[in-house]
This record gives sequence, structure tokens and C-alpha cells, in this order.
Amino acid sequence: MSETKPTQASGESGSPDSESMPREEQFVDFLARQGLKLTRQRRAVVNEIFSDAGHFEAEELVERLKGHRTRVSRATVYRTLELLRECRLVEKLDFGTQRSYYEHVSPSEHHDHLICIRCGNVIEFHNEALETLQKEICGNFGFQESYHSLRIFGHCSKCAQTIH
Amino acid sequence: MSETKPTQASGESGSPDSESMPREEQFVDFLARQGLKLTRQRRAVVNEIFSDAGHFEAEELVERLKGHRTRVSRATVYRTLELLRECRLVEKLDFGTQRSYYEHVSPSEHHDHLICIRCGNVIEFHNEALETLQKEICGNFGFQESYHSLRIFGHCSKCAQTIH
DNA sequence: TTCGGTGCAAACTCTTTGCACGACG
DNA sequence: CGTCGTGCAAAGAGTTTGCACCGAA
Repeated sequence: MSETKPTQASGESGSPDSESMPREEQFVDFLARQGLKLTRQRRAVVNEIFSDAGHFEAEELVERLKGHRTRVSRATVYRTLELLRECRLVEKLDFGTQRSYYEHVSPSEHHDHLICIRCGNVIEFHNEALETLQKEICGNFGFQESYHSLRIFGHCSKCAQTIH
Repeated sequence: MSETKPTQASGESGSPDSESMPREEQFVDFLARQGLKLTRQRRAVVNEIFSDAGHFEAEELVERLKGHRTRVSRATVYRTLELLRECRLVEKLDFGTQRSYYEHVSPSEHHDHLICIRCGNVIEFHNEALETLQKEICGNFGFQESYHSLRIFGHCSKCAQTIH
């Protein structure tokens, strides 16, 4: 038996500042190390991303940022997402649609996805046995894993009932 | 210990007709059931895809088809790929580049991917324990799996040695 | 003051689509 | 023969980029 726990970030509205601070600091460090600048726009993007624990698409982020004091152009959003990817604070996903999905990464809390192909709902989960097994497989091939992505597509419990 | 076996289709040049026939028949059936026509172009696309056991991108397929007697336009390639996806003979993958990758599906031989982020090489593998564990996880969530995709990104044995 | 950053709009890439002609069933 | 399919070229969608001005360090 495997101990699988959902890691889904469900409906929050509080201010997870204590959570998001270390991430912004990581980004600041990264920028400093690369001789890059911490601009108002970059700060806005990072704050917006880490103020919510879900997945998002580039366009959605552009929209969300319209609520900010600092205006951030679409180009800057894409450019910043690329930087965040470089310093591994953000990952690019693919759920089968044409647009890219992103999600922020918490180094310690990796998770995989169950994606409902009917209602589009995404369930996150984490399973240690699965992680272990994957490491073992990589070992067999002398493959040095950097990261992985497991997406299981199908019908969630609600939708499965409606199919008959 | 898990029995993991590579399923990589490495360097073939023979004529796998006996293998590809049943697939074309499946497609013919599908077309017939839907009241669709089996055109020269569709046949060319299917033959080309199943004459090789690798992954391919749409553009690459367009190129490969230029060697055929029958000319097939880019539009038709995309349209046929969509049909092949509908009848589950082809799957669309995403290896992190902007273009889509496709691969043909053999219902009985599912596999996952190790993708080298340095040289781009893709290793296919299959591991029963992994499959079992995933089914178990789905069960925990009352999730009804249709298909899944596991991609492990990192460095292949060759590239890992060159890093130091 | 000095580079790197930003916004804008145009460019790009991959994919989809409207239309008139062509060919499978 | 009647549709469905095809090729073409143009349109879309998402993302990237060149350039001149702007601002963090």
C-alpha cells in the first residue's frame, strides 16, 4: 500500500506572505548572481504568482497583473516567466491544450497530476513509492534525473459517475 | 526490484509491414464507422507513420511525405493526425519544445519517456510496478484513468559524464 | 551614469480554416 | 453523382524580438 496524499491547494484567499517571501528572496538572489536587476515589474510578477498556489497560464497571469499598481506588459511577463524557469521557481506544464500552463515550484513539495478530461479539474498528489520507483528506473538507465512530470488523464470521481 | 525494460525502437530499416497492417486496418475501420473516406493521402500518412517506430513532429512528417508518390499537403497532415488521435492510433506528446511531438500507439505496449535535456535523446521504457502503482493511486482518488504520460527530464548516461 | 529592462508593435512559429476544385464510395 | 477531402493561402493563437526610451544599481 502506498501512502498517497492529495496536495491540492484548494480555495484560499488569505495572504500567504510568510510562505511567499522565501521564494521572492530566492529570485532576488538569482538575479543578483546573474547581475540582473530587480525591477518593479519582476517583483509584481513574482508576487502575483506566489500569492496563489494554483496553476496558471501566461495570458491569465497577464490579466491578473492588470489589478496591480505596476503595469506589466505581456512581453515582460513572458520574459520573467523564462527567468523563473531558469532559477527553477516555476515549471512549465502541458495539459493537452495549446497554451502552456505554469505552476510555481516548492522544491520540497513535488507533486503529480490527475487531469479530468471531462471537467478539466486537476488533482495534485504526491506519492513517495512512486518517486522511489522512478529513481530506481533512472538508475537502471544511468539517467540523471533533473525533474519529472506525471500526468494521468481520465475521469474524476464526479464525472465518472455521470458517464454510464 | 522492478523489471524495467527499454522499449526503445532503435535503428530499424526493415519493412515492418506485418506489424503496420493491423494498424492501417484499424484506421480503415474507424473511417468506415464514421462514414469517412479512405483517400490516397490518408493512406500515405498512416503508412509513413507506421513505417517507423519513433516519435515525430508534424513538420517532420510533412517532409518525410515528400518522398511519397502521393503529394500530401501540410493541412492534410494535420487533419489526418487529428483523426488518428481520435481513433487512438496516435498520441500527441510534449517534450518541452514549442512544437508537438506525436508517436504512434500500440495499445498493448505503453511506455514512458526519459528525455535528455542536453542532447535531446529520448529513451522509452516500460515498468509494470510503475503501472500498478499508478492504478492504485487512481483508485485512491476514485479517478478513472484513460491514459497517462510520464516524462522524466535529465541527463542521459553519456551527457551526465560530460558535465563534471 | 550605465547597462539591463520595459513597452510596443511587428515578426515568428505552429496550427487551423474558408473556399473552390477533386475524387472516393 | 453527391459528399467528403484536398490544396492553397490566409487567418489565428501563442510567444518572441528589435528598438528607443526608462530606471535600478
